[in-house]
Amino acid sequence: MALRHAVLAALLDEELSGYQLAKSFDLGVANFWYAQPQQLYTELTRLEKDALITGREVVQDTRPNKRLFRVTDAGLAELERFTATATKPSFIRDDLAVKVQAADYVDTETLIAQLTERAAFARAKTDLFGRLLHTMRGERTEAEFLRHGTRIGPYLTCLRGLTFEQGNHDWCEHTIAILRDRQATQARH
Amino acid sequence: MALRHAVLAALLDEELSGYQLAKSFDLGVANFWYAQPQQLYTELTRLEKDALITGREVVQDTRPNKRLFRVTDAGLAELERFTATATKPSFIRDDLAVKVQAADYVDTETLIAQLTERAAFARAKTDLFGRLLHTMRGERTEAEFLRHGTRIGPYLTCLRGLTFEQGNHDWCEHTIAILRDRQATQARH
DNA sequence: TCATGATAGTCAAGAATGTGAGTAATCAAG
DNA sequence: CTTGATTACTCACATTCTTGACTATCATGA
Repeated sequence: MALRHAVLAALLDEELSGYQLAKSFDLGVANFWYAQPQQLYTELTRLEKDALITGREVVQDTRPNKRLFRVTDAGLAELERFTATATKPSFIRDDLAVKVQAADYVDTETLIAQLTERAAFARAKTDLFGRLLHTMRGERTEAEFLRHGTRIGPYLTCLRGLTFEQGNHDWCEHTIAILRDRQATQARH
Repeated sequence: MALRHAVLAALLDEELSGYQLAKSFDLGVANFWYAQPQQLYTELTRLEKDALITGREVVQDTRPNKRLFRVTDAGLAELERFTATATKPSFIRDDLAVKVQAADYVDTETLIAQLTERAAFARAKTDLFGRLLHTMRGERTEAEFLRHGTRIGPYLTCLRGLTFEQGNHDWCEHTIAILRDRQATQARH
């Protein structure tokens, strides 16, 4: 009862195929939810069966045929209903945080390597989100767009994704600095 | 293969019962992972079977007896091994973000109510994390503690939790302001 | 020409997670 | 003296998620 609404929300703006949807979920463009491609195909099938979305076959010459989905009125109503239900607290599951939690018991170099990798990943995402935001607002300033734009939902969630990834990046860099500093301090004894 | 390491990492500092562990996971003190109580009991049983933790029965007069668990050497080795494996990207699943994504299609007042609730929740968590950080560092400054403290893992993850919840709070407030502003703008037509 | 990689999926099995109920004792408040 | 909250769990079912394997076609580069 959770992925369904994420998929519905993602299909509000454009007709997408399962494959395209999978891309955006997998790459984290839909930064408010995480899902694997296979889940999306399954969910799309279910959503169509429940008439919350409709699919249409698009025949392609150079590519395999695909099915594009869009939200139906029933789907919109379902989203409306969902919005009115109690919101569960957001949850994070992060392997890296588990590793940092154990920082004093595990190899520092290994940990720093993981943090470095995550920092780079987070940087890539902030760049991506920055570009996405720019594309969405076009020539307008952010304030202008948010005040008068016709579709601000994706912009707002992308803003959250941006600061989240900035937070990840800064935290990784900070943690690396701390660990390095302690290494240096301890080496002197 | 994921919850197990989170549990191991949480048990590094103190012997805990399943119930205590459940509390800390549920309240988000272990802010790097989210899990329900029942999952933890199951996982503790499994971890003990695999000899990564050991439990001891504590007989209590006024309360039901409990079992306290601590990490074994094999458990430490497992954490070490885990740290060296590739880190999966952190994932977020947030009902509220899904609702905001659909902002232009759902009732604004309903959405604002949810955002207000989340903002309050996030504020409560930042307060909690702030107190936890203070408890951990004691009389020392943060820089002092992070440089010379003996156990900094939980402090570092708590720092991430703090900025994450601050981010949530600010985003909620900002989003509310935007939505209110648009309401006012549109009311004029 | 051969191997990748991208597009566009499907299927099935098994692991992980979530939900709800049930047990049982003590303590504090009304 | 009864209700509700807290401590301390256990069991079982259902749903969800993950993993891996599989099918195709076309485009690109070596």
